[in-house]
Amino acid sequence: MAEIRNADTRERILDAAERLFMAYGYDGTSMRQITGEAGVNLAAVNYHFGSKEALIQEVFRRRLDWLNEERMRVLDRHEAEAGGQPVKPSLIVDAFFGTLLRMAEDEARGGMTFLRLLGRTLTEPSEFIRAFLAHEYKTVMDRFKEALFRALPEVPKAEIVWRFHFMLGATSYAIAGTDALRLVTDWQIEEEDSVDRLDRLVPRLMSFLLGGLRAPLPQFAAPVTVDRG
Amino acid sequence: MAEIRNADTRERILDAAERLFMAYGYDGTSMRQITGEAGVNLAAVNYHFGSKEALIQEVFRRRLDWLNEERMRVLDRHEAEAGGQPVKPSLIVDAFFGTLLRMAEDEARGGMTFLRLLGRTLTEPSEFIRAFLAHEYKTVMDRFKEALFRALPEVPKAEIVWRFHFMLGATSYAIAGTDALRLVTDWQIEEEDSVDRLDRLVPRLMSFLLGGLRAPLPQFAAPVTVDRG
DNA sequence: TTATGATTCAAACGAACGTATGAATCACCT
DNA sequence: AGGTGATTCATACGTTCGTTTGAATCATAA
Repeated sequence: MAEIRNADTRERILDAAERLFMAYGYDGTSMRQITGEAGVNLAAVNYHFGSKEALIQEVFRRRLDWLNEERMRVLDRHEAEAGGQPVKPSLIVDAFFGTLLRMAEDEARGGMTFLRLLGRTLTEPSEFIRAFLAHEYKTVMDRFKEALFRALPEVPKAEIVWRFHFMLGATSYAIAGTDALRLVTDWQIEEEDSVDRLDRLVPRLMSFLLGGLRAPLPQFAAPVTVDRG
Repeated sequence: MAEIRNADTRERILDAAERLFMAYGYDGTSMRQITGEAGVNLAAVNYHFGSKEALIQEVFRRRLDWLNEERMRVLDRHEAEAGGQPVKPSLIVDAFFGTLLRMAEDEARGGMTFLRLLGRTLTEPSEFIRAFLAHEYKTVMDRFKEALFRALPEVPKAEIVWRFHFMLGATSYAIAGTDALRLVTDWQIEEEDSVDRLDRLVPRLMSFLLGGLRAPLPQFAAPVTVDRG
C-alpha cells in the first residue's frame, strides 16, 4: 500500500477527533465515529490515549501549547518595545485574540477547525473539560490580566476581568462559526463577507473588542459608598 | 397527601429539566435524572411531552414566548416615543439585551437558571436545538436588525449583523455563569462583584456592548500587501 | 531465521441510554 | 356506586455507548 501502516495512527485519530468534536461536541461524538473517520480500529483510541477523556485533552494540548506560548512571545515582544512603559491595550488584545485568530489561517496548526472547537468548548457542559482548559490557561491568563491592569490603571480590576470575560465570549461566538450566526441572519451574508473571510473577521472583531474594552465605565444605580480604592 | 398528586407533573418536569439542562447540557442530562429530580415516574416525560427533544423545546418555549414578546413590547414603546425618528442604539440594545437580563431577576420566569441555560444552548452542538431556536427567534431578530439598520444608517448592514453577533456572544458568556468566568479569574471576585449581583452585571455588560457596537469601523487591509512578515 | 515488543484487529462486555408497554391507580361524572 | 378517561407505575426492550480482551500481525534486531 502507498501509506505506511503504523505511520501516524495517533495523528489520524487526533485530526478526526478534532473535526468531529468541533462538529458534534464531546458527548455527541462517539468513539466509533472517530475511529471510523480516522480509518483505524475501534480499540486504537484506548490503546494510544487511554480513554475518550484523555483523547480530547490531547486534542487541545496539541494546539494550545503552541498557541499560549505564541501569545506570550507576542506580548513579550510588545513589552520589550514599550521599554518599561505599559503596553497599549490594543496591542495586548491583539497579542491574545489576534494571535488566536491568525492561528485560523495556519492549517498545520488546526486552522478554523480547532478554532471553532475551542470556541464551542469554552461553553461546553462537561465539567472536566472546563477544568482542564482552566488549568491549561492559567499562566497565560494571569499574564494578560496583569498587562491589562498596568495598561488601564484607572479602570477597576474587577471591571477589567469582566471585560476580558466579555471579549472571550464575543470571540468564541465569532469563531464558533456560521451555525450560530445563522441565528442572527438567514440572508446569507454576501460572499465577500462570508465567515471564511478571516481577513475581514479579524479587524471586525478587533474593533468591537477594543470598543467594548475602552467603553465608558458603567454607572451603577445604587448609590454605594466608596469603601475601596 | 399535603400536595395534590396530579397537580403539576408537567411543571415539575419542566423545572427539573431546565435546571439539569443548564447544569449538564442536553446530551449530558438523562431522562432518569430529570424524572428523579422531579419526583415523577420515568415514563412521565414521554407521556406528557412525547420525547426528550420535545421536552427541551417546551422548556424553551415556556420562557422564550414571553421574553421575545416582551422585547417587542419594549421596542414598540421606544419606537412610539421616538415618533418616526430612529430609536437610539442604546435603547435598542436595552430592549433586546436588557430585557433578557432583567428576566434573570424574575424567578417566576426562570430567573438565572433559564438565562444560563439559554446562554449555554446557543453554542450547544445539537443541530435540532439550534434549528429550533433560530426559528423561535426569527421574528424578533428581523425586527431588531431593522431597528439597528435605521438607527445606524452610516454603518454597513453586514457590519451591524456581525456586531449583533458579537453582542450575543458576550452576553451568552456573561450569563452562562461563573464556571466560564473561572477561566478568566480564580481570585474569587469580591463578594459585592459576584455573579449573583445582576444589578452590577447589567450596566457592566451594557457599557461593553454599546462600546463595541459604536466602535470605529474596522480598516480592512489593502488587498495586495506582499510582505508575509 | 527467529525472537520480541509494539501495534492492530474482531469480538464481546456491562452499563446507560431513550422509549414502549400494559396493568394499576387516580380524579371526576352521572 | 360504578364507569370512564387520564395519569402513574414497574418493568422491559432494543440500541448505543466506552472499554476490554486475547489473538493476529507488524517492525526490528540478533
